[in-house]
Amino acid sequence: MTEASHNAEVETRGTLLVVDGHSLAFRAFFALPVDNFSTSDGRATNAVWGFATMLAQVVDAEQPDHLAVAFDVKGGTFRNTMLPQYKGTRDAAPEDLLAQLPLIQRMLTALGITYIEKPGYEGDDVIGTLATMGSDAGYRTLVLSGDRDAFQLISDRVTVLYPGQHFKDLKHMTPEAVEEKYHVRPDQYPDLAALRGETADNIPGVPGVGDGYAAKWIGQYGSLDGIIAHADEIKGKKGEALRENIEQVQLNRKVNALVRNLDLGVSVSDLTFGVVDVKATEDLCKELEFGARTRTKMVKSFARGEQPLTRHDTHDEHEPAQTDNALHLPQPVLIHDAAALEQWVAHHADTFAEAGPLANNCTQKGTQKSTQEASARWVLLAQGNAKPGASALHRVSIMAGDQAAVIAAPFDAALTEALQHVVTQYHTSMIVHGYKEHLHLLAAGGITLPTPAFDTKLAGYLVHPDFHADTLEQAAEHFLDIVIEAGSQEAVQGALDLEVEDSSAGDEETDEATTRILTHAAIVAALARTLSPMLAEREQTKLLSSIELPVSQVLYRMEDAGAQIDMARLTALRDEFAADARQAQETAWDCAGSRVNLQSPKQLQKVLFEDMGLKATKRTKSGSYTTSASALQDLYVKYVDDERANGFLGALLRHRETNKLKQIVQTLIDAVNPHDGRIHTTFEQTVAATGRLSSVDPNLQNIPNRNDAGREIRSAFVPGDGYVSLLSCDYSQVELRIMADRSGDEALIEAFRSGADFHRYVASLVYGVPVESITSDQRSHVKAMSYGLAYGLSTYGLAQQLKIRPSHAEELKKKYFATFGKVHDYLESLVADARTHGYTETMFGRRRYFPGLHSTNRTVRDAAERAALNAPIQGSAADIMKIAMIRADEALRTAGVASRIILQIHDELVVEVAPGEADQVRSLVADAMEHAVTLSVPLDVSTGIGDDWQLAAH
DNA sequence: AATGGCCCGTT
DNA sequence: GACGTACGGGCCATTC
Repeated sequence: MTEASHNAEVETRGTLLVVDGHSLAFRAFFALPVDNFSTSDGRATNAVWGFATMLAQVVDAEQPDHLAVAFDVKGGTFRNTMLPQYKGTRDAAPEDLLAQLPLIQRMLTALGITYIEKPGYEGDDVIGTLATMGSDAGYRTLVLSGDRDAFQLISDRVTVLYPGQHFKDLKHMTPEAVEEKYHVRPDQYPDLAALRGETADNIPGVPGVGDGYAAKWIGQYGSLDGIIAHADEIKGKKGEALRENIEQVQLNRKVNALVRNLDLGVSVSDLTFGVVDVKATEDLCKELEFGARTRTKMVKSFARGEQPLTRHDTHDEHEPAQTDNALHLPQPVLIHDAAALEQWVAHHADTFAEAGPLANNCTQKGTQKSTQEASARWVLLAQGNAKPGASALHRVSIMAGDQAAVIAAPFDAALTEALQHVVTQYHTSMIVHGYKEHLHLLAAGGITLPTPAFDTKLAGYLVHPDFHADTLEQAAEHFLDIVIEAGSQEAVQGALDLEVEDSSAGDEETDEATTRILTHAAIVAALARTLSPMLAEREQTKLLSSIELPVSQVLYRMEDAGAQIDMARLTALRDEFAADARQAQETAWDCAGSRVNLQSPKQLQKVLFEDMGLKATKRTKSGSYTTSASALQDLYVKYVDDERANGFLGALLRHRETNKLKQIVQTLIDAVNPHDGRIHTTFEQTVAATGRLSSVDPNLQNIPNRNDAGREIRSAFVPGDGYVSLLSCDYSQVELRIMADRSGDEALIEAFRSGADFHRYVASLVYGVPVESITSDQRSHVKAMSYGLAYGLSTYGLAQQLKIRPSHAEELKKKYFATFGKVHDYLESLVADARTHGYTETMFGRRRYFPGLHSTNRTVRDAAERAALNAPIQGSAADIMKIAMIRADEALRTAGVASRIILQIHDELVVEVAPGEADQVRSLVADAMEHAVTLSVPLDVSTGIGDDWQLAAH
């Protein structure tokens, strides 16, 4: 069959999913506890439920249009005749599992899914045959199996979905993935397995020979036959072992070869599905006592619904009209060397050179100009691991117009240089999705990525800050109204395969990874076309170019640098907290008289409110009695005379605190990169709806700071090699200063300009007494009021926090707003404006939309009002800090110092300081922060420097 | 295995 | 009757 006829069929045929029924049933059975999954009369249902839900998951993700499940049949196969001990360890399949196999098959029948068994053969042979049939007939064929024997079926058309530790993260085993992991081709895999043996199947290999040696020999001699022919040449113990076990290995090889030409009496086109027998499904679910949720999920997943690539009928008049949302996959050219890349780029030079940088004043009416501009740009898309401290570059695609170059690792020096040249020369017309991630990816390949013209990830965030897409497919669905099921590209694959012949150098194959990167590049191009005019229309373009893109660069450097950890200090703290927690637990258990799990709210509820008979007050959202720290504290005071309850509560509170600290420290220990002893967090730039950053893996923005015990953890953050101290710089009361500036309230402005103790000064105004006579209670009450302002707090909330009567809180609030009238008006105006415009804006024009303000539900509306009040204040503070970061980073680099910013905690920057640079760096960073923006009040920055983060506090 | 609820750390 | 923003994340219980 020629390439062309193959391709024509790929276009009309679709995806075939072949499932190893036993493998999936085993997996489900051992993953789910029988105890929790059985009928009231004691029959186990865990394998049935697990099988159905796992299969539904895969079908949802891959969207096959043909599906078959293969099963073994009772009784021996030809393999047992050859190898009596074959699968000896497996024959002990639990009765509980065996009993469920017929139920699984009944379920499949009800769901309209074909299952196949062939007496005398294993399910594996049925799978081998089906995969071969699918591949020959031009289907994209997927084999779901946890059995590695299936790897021999892998080709450019056949991918094995192999479950990892978590079933959810199925590995897509392509020829490339097999070679990466085992260093042999898929067709050589059975040779490797024969040498190594298979413990799971009770098949011994050559003693002492594992994947490594097997692959080495196969590489040397080409195949098992080659190895056997040259067995005498192999030296050492391993060679000896090989020669002694040749017969065994040859037998293994015979047994592990899958039969691929059985007569199953069906053709692939018979294996469609989608017609669910709803009645039968419901009956079976009822019989097995599955819930309604499971029933609906089954029908939803297996009844044929939408095509993989469809348009929604919805349209939103806010959005620019989309005349053409279809994804056009570019024609790919696979590039292997610098010359080919240079030639390709030269050939498309007009596309690269034509468009200039994205103009800042893109507010002109027409979406036309912007659309043209965007389409004249080019997309850079890299794949790999963008984890800070462990980045790797696997593949790069460059898409210009309807053409794309794809370059796969390894990148030699010349190719790297050529790629560097392309991005350096043409970055002002470059589009990326996630500049920060691409900085990591390309840096792993030795390439520095200059600032792009456009970033679809950042643009999407600026346009819809409340929407967060985890994947590019989700972004496409949200912004383009295109549904692309993850991993399913068949609807666009036809075009791809047809093109590759003309444009590729020769015998290249477009594998799954290439298809994926091209699909993604096409999505990014389409996103840019849509988002560029939206960004302009919403006046967010300047934020992208002046704040978000530059700060991405700073964040990349911070993540790359990481924070040095004193591991000895951390383990010592962990042990200390662990000992405290254990002691508290012992005490609590003694008081309770049982070994209650102190980390289980449910168990605690029973002990406290049933066994001990304590009178609970507050409830959780779902109606149960809360065991929150504040509730426990209330009970602790209330039952001061009940020795047993009081003792338990005290110990429980101590355990809560110390155990939490232990857990935080352990998380940090686990996050330390063994290569450099540092923690490389990831700052999320597109998650927080207000414009703030967030920090994950690990979160370094919530390291304890409120009490001494927790604060100790900060002492483990230290300067690394070549550095001598840590500098901490933070804004004092930024949000209040923003309120003072925006409201124009003279009294509050004066309070900041006076330079006095701010809260004391404010208290004296509020209470109308001299500064000297302000009590510490008065000061702290006013302080809480001030901070509560920006959160839209209620008098009730204020009263609770300060443990005062609501009437007292009410009075405080009245006095406060009487003193600072314009602040009150300003806060009201924020909500009012949000109601009229539908959104709030920060000082720099960052928007957040609030549909909830018009909700008829009071709770929803109140929450929206608080958020609308808070967003411009918190968001302006976030903008200011981002500008400060850009300026501080720039100042440090221009000054040529080695000191560098390593952390941001919303209003604080932590800087790692090199020898002799302390004073200079302190002044550079503080200055950048103080002058990030000019307000009607000064922006105060307080600084501290020390041998660790704790000592740098001030 | 996957998910939701609870609780709690920061600003 | 609820009742302060914005987050990330660990652990438990549930699923049937």
